[in-house]
Amino acid sequence: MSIGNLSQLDRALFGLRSLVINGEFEGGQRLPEVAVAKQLGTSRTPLRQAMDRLVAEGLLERIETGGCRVATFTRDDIADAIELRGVIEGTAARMAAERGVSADLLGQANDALEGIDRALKASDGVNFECYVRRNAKFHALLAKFSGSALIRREIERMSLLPLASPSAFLSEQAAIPDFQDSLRYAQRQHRAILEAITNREGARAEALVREHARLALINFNYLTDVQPTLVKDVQGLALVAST
Amino acid sequence: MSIGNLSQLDRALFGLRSLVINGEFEGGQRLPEVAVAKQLGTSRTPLRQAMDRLVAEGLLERIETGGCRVATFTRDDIADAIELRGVIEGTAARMAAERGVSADLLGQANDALEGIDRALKASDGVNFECYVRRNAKFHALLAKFSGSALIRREIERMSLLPLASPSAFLSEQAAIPDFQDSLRYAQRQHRAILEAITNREGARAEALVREHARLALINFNYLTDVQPTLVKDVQGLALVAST
DNA sequence: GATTCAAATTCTGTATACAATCTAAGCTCA
DNA sequence: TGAGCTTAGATTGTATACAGAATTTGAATC
Repeated sequence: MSIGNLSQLDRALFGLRSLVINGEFEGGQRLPEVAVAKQLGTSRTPLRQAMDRLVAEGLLERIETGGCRVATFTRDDIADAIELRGVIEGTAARMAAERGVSADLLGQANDALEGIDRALKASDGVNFECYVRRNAKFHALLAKFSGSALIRREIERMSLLPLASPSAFLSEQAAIPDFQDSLRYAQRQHRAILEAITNREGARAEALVREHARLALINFNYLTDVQPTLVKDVQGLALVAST
Repeated sequence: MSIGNLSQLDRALFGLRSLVINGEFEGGQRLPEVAVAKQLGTSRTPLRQAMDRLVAEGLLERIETGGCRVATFTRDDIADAIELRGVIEGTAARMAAERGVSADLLGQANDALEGIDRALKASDGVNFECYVRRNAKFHALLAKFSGSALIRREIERMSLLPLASPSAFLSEQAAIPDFQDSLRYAQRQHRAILEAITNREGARAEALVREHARLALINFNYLTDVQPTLVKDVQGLALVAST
């Protein structure tokens, strides 16, 4: 069932997702199952399962007459995906404030934020890799705070969409001073979010998280409009219609 | 590929979903693929695809050691699902208000609401079947109003969850006077929602839709607490832990 | 040169065979 | 009697064969 502790399905899933996100296929063209299966070193059965999953994720779309093609996204699609991720994360934050969060979990979130503080004060500018890791940790905790497995699952789901995850645009802009300012602003929002949850201020927590998510959209626009040379390095951006 | 214009996958999907929702399987027990495939009159291949989809929908869950089991839901799960559906529908309404909706679409929504008015004023109490159809139409239009395919898809997705759809509890309580009052209240909310969207009042539209969704939770509680004799007729309720 | 039709090829949807894994029953031993 | 091991049966994950549908190619006609 497994090669190197990884099922054929997982190999096909990771492999195909990576190929799609990196723009290895022409947008709009059908993915031929036999050829792709051979390319991934597996058979059609697990590949088709993987395709089904990527269709559910929104990365592929079904063709009426059979098979799948790579989905393409407009800038509006990206904006809506980010907005919706913010809305659901915001709901998690509101629920956390309304229902209360254990001191232990709040402590873990605080630890993550202190880690981000340290990353921001590194001697050589910003410790980027550390920032991304702690940021992901904080957002994962936020989802957990809701106390709802359903909410957590849906946030994870939204974050799978290309360019909608909290870390989508954090990898490529490290050296840009404007962007380091943006990170400091994001961290102040993190602090405010945690304070609102701690104080049981549901509406404030929700509004803050929504606004926080919109940073991703700002980064997206900055990247495409001001720094188009970096665009080719961002995973998933190949799927966005170039208009 | 098809029998009666329906693929084997569709047959397996509809058949299995129906079996699960009607509580034909013990919760927590593994679904044996061969037996279920035979029961549905298809082979394992399309059945496994159907199972994958139902896992994505949340109706089934994977077992670590292989296979799937029927998911079980707590009352809190149902409440969270309804709340999240309301949140996403609310976002659709807010976006509709912010971005504007064509007169044609607004007219269609108005038609649906007039249909509900007529259903509520039927000579023999309430024309129930008509109410449900128009209600579903109105909610579908609301999703469309957002102008975002992503939002519409996610609303449809949430409405697939058992007991989270706008029509989940509308089928069984027709004869109860209390419940007919609830329908009239819901219709007043429909009117207010449409008015808010027409007036470009985003925050009002969002809040109204969220509150409107919570009617489903009220109906759910009413059904289980006050009218438990009707419980066995509601699709999907077999999946809710009885505690 | 463009268009339409037909044949051939490619491709998907489905069924099934096989092997690796998991489950459970039965047996042994303390 | 109960716990642990062994083996047999059952079940899943994967590969592949096959049939039918879709697409493309090529030829013939206008």
